Amino acid sequence: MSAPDLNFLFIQVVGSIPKGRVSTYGQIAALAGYPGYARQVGATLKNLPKDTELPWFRVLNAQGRISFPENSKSYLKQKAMLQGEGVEFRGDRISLKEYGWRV
DNA sequence: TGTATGACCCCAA
DNA sequence: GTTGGGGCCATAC
Repeated sequence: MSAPDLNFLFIQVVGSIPKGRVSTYGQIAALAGYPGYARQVGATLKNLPKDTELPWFRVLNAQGRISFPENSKSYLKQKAMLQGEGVEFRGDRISLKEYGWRV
């Protein structure tokens, strides 16, 4: 009873990220009640259907960067989506003010 | 059963 | 600021 539960929890938390804000994998796991499960959050997002409504693009790593290689298609897509929501990039990184949100 | 891998995190040099 | 090593949990082979 772990895999479905964790996926469900992580999906809920990711879905609660407001537009124009971003969070980190570790933060997602901690908010779900499972600190240290950052990698599992990544596994959950990877398993998402391509037509999902979940704002997976609002999840970045602890360095504030997109967890994809720059030449990757997903990287450019995610960056474009975030910029479209008003998230400003400082090179490959984002502004720290975009972090976190209040529930 | 054991090893390798992954959309990760943290600390030290 | 960057780089390297260790730690972390679950899944795949």
